[in-house]
Amino acid sequence: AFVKHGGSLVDDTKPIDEHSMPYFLIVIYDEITIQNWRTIDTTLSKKKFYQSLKAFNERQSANKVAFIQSLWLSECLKQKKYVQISSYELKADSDNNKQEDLKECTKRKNSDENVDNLKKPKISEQELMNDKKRIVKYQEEYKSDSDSSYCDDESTMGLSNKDFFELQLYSKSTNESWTCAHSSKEQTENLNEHITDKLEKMLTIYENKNEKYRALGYQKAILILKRHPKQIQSKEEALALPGIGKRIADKIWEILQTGDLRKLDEMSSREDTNSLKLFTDIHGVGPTTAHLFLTQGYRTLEDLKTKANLTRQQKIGLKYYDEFKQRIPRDEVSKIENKVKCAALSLKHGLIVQACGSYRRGQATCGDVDILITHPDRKSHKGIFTRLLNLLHEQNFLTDDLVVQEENCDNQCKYLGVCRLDEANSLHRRIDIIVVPYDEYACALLYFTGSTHFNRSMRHLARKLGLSLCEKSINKNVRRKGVEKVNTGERLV
DNA sequence: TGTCAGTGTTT
DNA sequence: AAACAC
DNA sequence: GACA
Ligand SMILES: O=c1ccn([C@H]2C[C@H](O)[C@@H](COP(=O)(O)OP(=O)(O)OP(=O)(O)O)O2)c(=O)[nH]1
Ligand SMILES: [Mg+2]
Repeated sequence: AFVKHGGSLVDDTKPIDEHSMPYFLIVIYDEITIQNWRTIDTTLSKKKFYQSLKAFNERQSANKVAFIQSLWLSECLKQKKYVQISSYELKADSDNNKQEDLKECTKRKNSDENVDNLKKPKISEQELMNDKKRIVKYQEEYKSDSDSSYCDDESTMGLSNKDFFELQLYSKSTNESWTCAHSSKEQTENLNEHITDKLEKMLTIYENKNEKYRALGYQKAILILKRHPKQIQSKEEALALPGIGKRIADKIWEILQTGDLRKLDEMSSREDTNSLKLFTDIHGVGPTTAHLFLTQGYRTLEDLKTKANLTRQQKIGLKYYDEFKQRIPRDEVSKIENKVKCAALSLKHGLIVQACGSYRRGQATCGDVDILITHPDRKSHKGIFTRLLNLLHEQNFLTDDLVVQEENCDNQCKYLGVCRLDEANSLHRRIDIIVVPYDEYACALLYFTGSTHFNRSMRHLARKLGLSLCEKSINKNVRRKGVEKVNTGERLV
């Protein structure tokens, strides 16, 4: 949770728990947020303590700095809420207390050990900065998108089923508590919208042009900018961010100077760019097909309807073109989730039915509805899939099928289709339903909650660690020949 | 210069 | 095998 | 397009 909120954990090889009690956290915080933290060894001398605290204070003039016993973190975890730091704090301004506290705490660790043999604390300013660079790199690459305020079942207020990493160490100054269920109104706002708006247009243009990895570059830069807590003022400031290189920094500079991006204006004024966008917004039409349509002389959706030969999915995509472009408000997603949940439970008690995707990430509106179904008895999910789809079809809830993947018997099943609530003025919505065995619940939930960037990032990390993560499992020793698997390896989770 | 996620369906 | 989707 |  700390890392997710931009904190950095220096000694990430040592887990923080009761067994590593004799560590302290240095916490940098403002009124609302824990900004930063690090662990330190408690063989810290009084002199070093003052030195480092002073250094911190100078660098972080706007924020407050505190030394806290790691016990505080343990308490937070135990109580599953944000505990006031004050009683765990070592006060710098009260000399006596501090010295005693420090002694008190070091004693726990060193009572039966030889203090002198322990490795010396290292906390020089230089080292802090080095560490910082290393950690920041890690954070930027692997922390989830800023929209990842997890929001499970808002009616159950208890946090008991929340995993630690889902908890947000983010408290309001008035009411200090975990705020896991944020509406998107509270999400940190994008202070660089004027820049990201333009870059996002560049992104879709390159996506539609099939320049996958150039698009990836833009995507990463945009996500970095969106969660950057300050407005970018200069080229250097942009260049300093990981994920932003010279070429995008130049573009940012141009936007800052002139308010425009010549390259973008030039590209988007070309007529084909717009038609390309028009076509790729159809479900089932990608960059290649869109380009093909262009070369065939089609320019409008009407052209496609009458002249082009379309696949089954593309016809459905075209039929609901306008409806699918509308975002779905949260409460409607919740209604749809309920509808499916009721249908599912009527078939079998105890099924877990939850909406994932952008809904579970707390977004105000969603592009589609993603529903995950499993059963804790490890058996009853079998056979549910087809029966559920039949039932929902009978209820005229599902109107069209795009993909029905019945990976026979006990494997994961996937449905991509179209649904509509039985209400006046309700629109047709895209719905994805997956049914998974309970063994694969964890990985499936991780996958289906996303975001896409989060998944790719985490899978990249897994690969670097010699593992392979997918929506079913996490595996070890997967050998590949190109993309082809030679060996599925051993399943770990 | 190589890497950027991993899996499944449709055509 | 390429294109598209999640 | 960015980065190791
Ligand atoms: O290329 C992809 C697309 C999706 N997903 C996962 C993450 C995502 O969160 C989930 C659901 O996909 P969807 O396309 O619905 O994305 P979303 O995050 O729910 O956003 P939207 O609001 O557009 O539905 O599937 C991937 O892993 N890779
Ligand atoms: Mg979705």
